[in-house]
Amino acid sequence: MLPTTGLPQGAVPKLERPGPLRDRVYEALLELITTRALQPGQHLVESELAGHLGVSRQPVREALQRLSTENWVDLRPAQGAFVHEPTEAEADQLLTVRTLLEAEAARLAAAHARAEAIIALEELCTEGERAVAADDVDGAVAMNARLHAKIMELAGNEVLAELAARVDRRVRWYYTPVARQRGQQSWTEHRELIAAITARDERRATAIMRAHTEHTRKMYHEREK
Amino acid sequence: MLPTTGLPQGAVPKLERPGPLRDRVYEALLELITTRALQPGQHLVESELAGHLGVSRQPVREALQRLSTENWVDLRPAQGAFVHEPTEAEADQLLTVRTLLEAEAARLAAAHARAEAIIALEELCTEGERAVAADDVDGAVAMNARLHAKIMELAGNEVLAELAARVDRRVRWYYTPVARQRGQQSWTEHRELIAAITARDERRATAIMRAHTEHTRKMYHEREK
DNA sequence: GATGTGTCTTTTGCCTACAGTCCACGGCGC
DNA sequence: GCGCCGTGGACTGTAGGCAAAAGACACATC
Repeated sequence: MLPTTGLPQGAVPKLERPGPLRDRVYEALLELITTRALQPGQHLVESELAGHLGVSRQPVREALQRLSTENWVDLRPAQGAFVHEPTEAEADQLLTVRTLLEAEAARLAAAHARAEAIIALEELCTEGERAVAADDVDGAVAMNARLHAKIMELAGNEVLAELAARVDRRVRWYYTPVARQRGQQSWTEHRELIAAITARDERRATAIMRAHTEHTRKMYHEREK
Repeated sequence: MLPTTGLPQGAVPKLERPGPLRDRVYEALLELITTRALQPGQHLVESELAGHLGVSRQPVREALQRLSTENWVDLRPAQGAFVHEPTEAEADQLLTVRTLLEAEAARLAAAHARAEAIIALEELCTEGERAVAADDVDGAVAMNARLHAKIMELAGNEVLAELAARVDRRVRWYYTPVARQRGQQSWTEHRELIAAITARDERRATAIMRAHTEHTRKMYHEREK
């Protein structure tokens, strides 16, 4: 166990490495897009972004490529990158897929969940409810994301998790205005879901998760009017 | 209808545009990977590939980035790209997701399908059976892909289609040896599936598609022994 | 003989530079 | 005045080049 140095485990502060520049650019741009700082349809000029971020065009290009494969930007050949414009139809389809993935995750979680995992879920749920009670909207949204992530983790399917993470992030982008509104009801549904998982009731877990995400869809369409 | 030029429709050979170089490199590499010309775990050196393809390193880099987002290669920082090594667990998870996506597609197709679409499906099915009868394995595999693609098209969910296409391609990579074996049974299942879609029976279509892809999983595991 | 160290090579990460392409604007003919 | 063509600017696509990091190997040391 490398005892030769005699240094305690945490003595070396791990020498924080900034990581590849392209990844940081990617995250920066994604942040700018999701926060609406870069608006849908906007033309993203490589040299501009590069100058603004203090890097060269190359990392920016690579970040844009990646963003385009995940449909955050549309990359028209010889014309550049444009922030993707959400469509009504697309939002709907995306939500359908999300429902599908989350429901399957719930089913798998119900099939595999152990006692300690369920305790963790309930803790997350409690914290979420506390955030709602305190009118901490950002906190509630964050806890919601963590709860869903935990369920996905319990499902134990990494491929599914990766897909769901991507879809989820985009859904959140489309539905940010909506997500903030439905605080209260969402968490009572979460309780039911955890109960179903605890009971190992796969069918009920699936059904609840389906209904849960479908509610989001309804709220979106009601808001349209 | 633009009669000013007086040229017949097909006179201009569409001015074949090669398209961005990175895309062609991407497709070339993907082809090399799926055909096992580049073996799993192999270290892909940018300058080598660039020289071999007759282009500079930049398009190769961009292609590799894209391949890495789709998990065809693993991109270790400061170390380069390595062809992804399939795992037993991963193959299983991937197939689970595929089952999920295809089953949903079948359900949606059953919900939306029109008469003319069903005719198209049956034609594809007939052609597939003919290929099997003629021992045309490659043809049968191709028709299989087209049939599934058609069903996905009928589902009318582009987001779902895109995801399924990616998952499918990787599944095919993992399961190529298997796919060639199960010719006959596969097509009788297809017939049943079309029947269910024709009858607008969403539940039956889902169930059949589930069973259909699950059979693939079984064959894979039997082959292991 | 085993271990640690220094150097050397290879390969990536990033930057800069040049060529090709598309769009917009203005002039020209009708 | 209206439409078409040519020209200019801006941006992307691609290439080449340099510095830094990671791995390999030989050598010195214990």
